[in-house]
Amino acid sequence: MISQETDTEQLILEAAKKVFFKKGYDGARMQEIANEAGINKALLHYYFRSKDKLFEAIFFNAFQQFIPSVVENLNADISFERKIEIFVENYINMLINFPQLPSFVLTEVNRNPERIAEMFGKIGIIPSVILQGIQKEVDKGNISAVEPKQILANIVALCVFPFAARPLLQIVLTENDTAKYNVFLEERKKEVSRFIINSIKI
Amino acid sequence: MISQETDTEQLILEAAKKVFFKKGYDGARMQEIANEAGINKALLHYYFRSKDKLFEAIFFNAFQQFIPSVVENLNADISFERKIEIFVENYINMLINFPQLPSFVLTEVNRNPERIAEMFGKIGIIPSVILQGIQKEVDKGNISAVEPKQILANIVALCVFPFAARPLLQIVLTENDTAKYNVFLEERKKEVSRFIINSIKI
DNA sequence: GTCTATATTGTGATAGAC
DNA sequence: GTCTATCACAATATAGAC
Repeated sequence: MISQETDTEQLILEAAKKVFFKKGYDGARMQEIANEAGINKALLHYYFRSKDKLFEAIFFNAFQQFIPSVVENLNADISFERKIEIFVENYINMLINFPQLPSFVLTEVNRNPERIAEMFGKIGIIPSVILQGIQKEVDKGNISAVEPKQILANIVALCVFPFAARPLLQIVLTENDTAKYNVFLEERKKEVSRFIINSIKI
Repeated sequence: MISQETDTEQLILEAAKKVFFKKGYDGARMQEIANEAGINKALLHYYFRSKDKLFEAIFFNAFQQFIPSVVENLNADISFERKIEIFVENYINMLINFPQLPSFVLTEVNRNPERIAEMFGKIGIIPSVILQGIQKEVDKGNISAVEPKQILANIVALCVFPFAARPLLQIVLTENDTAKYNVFLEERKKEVSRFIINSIKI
């Protein structure tokens, strides 16, 4: 199934993504998106009826990226520790590629909480599959008897937070040195795995 | 030192806090703040010159709450484990009282990263004191040799994230049931301590 | 499809009476 | 100090020519 999008439509989507990610819905300006795309405002409304509709397109797409597709690992025939290592590494790599994604999603998710329930209907129920996978490991006695909810929250928190709070943490942890903070993020791939695994060892 | 604020000024500050916390700087409207305070727009400009100045007052105050004053615990004569337990419990209790604080601070910190460096100058260097405290424990051989930076990032992430991403996590973890999610947050006080302590045990 | 020009409404800020 | 009325401009959206 090839999604046949015109060049202009694609151009608008990329420009809108850039501006919405940086400024959020309220801060973004249609004029700025038009400039970014090298066209004029009227064309934005021609392709997408309103600012809201344009945003919807961007947000839905971003949301799918935010829940990484890692379900396949859960069924793979590898140890739980290894699954966590792979999950964390993939997750953080994805976030390094889309560093503004967390702050964008968190901002908009708080701005308009109602929208999310609707989103989840379209995307499916990946999270509950993950929770069941963790519970299975507890039942088998492979890990200590902690709430799967808590473990999942911990994994996501440890991966996402350093990106969501980057401007703050970069000052506190690495004297506002961007290169140093990038190293810190790289090191986290191993550190987060280690932290999680240590915390659920029998 | 009694800060002599008029009733009206206090009224405005509370209204502004409410609206800015909910809508963010870009989403907030001076009219809405005026309504919330039961006065008119002109008075807002009489007390605070501009929207920006009013926001500055709110943000600076929120920011001080965001870095809880826990330095005293670092010097107390108790075990490192106990210090972490107290820190986490105080931190999460504070967040339960100001549940919108994380999303507010994260949004604004990403919207205007430049402002933060300046803020830190006014607030002082609490974070570096915490980092040194952790390093001391490593040196004494009380905990495993992990980077203090990573530990601090982990503690803050585990405490803050469930509040910052609440609309999302409440759907994923507790079927969008507010009461259930509050229980989850309560349980986290013990869980986070346990997770951190397990992960740094020798 | 793409543009310029314009309508329409929203919003921060000020003037001036009381 | 507090209000009403209003300014000045910014921003979304549309009309209509090409």
